[in-house]
Amino acid sequence: MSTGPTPLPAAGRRRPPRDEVRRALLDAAARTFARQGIDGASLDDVAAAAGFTKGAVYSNFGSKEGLVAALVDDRVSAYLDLGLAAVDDPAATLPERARALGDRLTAASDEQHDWHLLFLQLWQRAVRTGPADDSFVRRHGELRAAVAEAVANHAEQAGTELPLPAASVATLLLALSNGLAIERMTDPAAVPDDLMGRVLALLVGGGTTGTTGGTTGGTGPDQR
Amino acid sequence: MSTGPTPLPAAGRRRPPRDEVRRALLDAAARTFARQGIDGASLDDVAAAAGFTKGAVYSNFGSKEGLVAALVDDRVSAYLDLGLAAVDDPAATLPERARALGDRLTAASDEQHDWHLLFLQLWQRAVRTGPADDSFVRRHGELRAAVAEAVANHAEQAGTELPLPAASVATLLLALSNGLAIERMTDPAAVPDDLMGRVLALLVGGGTTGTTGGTTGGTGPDQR
DNA sequence: GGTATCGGATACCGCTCGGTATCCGATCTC
DNA sequence: GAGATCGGATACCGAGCGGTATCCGATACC
Repeated sequence: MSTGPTPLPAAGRRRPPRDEVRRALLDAAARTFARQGIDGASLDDVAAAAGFTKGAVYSNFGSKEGLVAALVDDRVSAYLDLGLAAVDDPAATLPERARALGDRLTAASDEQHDWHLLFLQLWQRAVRTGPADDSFVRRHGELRAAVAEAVANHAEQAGTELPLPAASVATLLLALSNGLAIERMTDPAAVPDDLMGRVLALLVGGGTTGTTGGTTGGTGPDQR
Repeated sequence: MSTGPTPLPAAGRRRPPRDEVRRALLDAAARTFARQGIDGASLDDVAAAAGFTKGAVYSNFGSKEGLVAALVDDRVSAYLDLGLAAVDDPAATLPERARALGDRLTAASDEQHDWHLLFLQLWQRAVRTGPADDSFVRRHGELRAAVAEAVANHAEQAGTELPLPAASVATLLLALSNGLAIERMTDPAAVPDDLMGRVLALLVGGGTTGTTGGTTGGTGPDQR
């Protein structure tokens, strides 16, 4: 039930390409760090999960700190792309896009599970090391700014007036993404699948949207 | 020679009462664990922060795990009481209570700062050890249930119909508390002081603006 | 006031981890 | 095809940690 009999390159003799080793190590690090904690997981654990030994880690990343930094770079970018892609469907209305984004962010796949676990560890690390010289805080700020811009654009296109500034909506969106993930992992029953989407709809002025339909229902509350 | 000036009870010769030592150790543990991480902080660190040595910890809590468990018991209860107290003002309207609770939970004191840092560590621990036999998850569930009941009661008293089920509102409240704390610690400027209160007001049907009684008259700089 | 007891201090142990030096075999170059 | 090179494997080290056994002095008890 693990990832298979032999993770990747087997103990075999072939030499895998450089990028392949890097990828395998990064993926294994994401999984292992998420599950055991960055402090709790040893480099031996990470390397073994990828089918290598500690030497491969030091050869590719120089140190544990280097591995973590590479992970930030790799994962935060991926998360940003994922979120923006979900919002960038120009055919939907604003509340629809809000719901789509919510569903996307709430999608309870193991991938998301691990991501949030990892995210919180990276965030704690960033807070502890102080506000200076930290790539995680910077990346996170970029993500928030991008979301804010997307929200503002969509609101303008839809002709809707937001009940809150776009920047605040972006902050709330990120906060809800993390906060609801926490609640969901603690008790899945406490977080309905559509909760995120409904709240986002409220935040962008969707009112009491009970509409669980896909597209704008016949009972469209606000067409003019 | 002089063992050096020790922080709290001095190297003095008096013997402090039992509960006093326990309290000092718990407080020191909360601070130290929050700042360095539960895994990152050694028992020597914790004991030293309280002005004692490791022996005091083992005498009082038996193990590091025992110390953590005692901390859960001590802190989660305190947090629950704080939240409920903020909501239990029977003189206020529902949105007002929502705002009061939001302000209370957002209050950016160092105490709250450490609390959220500690909370997330305890939560991660609970998620990792599996859903079984964990007091933290159970306590958290009690907290959520209590909040849900308070929300439902207040809504009924106020004659307001909630746009979401009370249980969902409770979940959102906890999620926002954690999520916004995270955003705030990452970038304080991104989370206005009144954001939590305004969102809570939205969640309980408080309409679009934060008019909760004597606040802004509503002739804000709104244009179309 | 002499003794028993309790509880924190001290010394110590085994283990794990990050990091380093080194080895060795597969790939690359000519 | 023979040597150069690169990169992961292996062996090893020192530090720091949780945990334990023991000590010792201040309080409690009669």
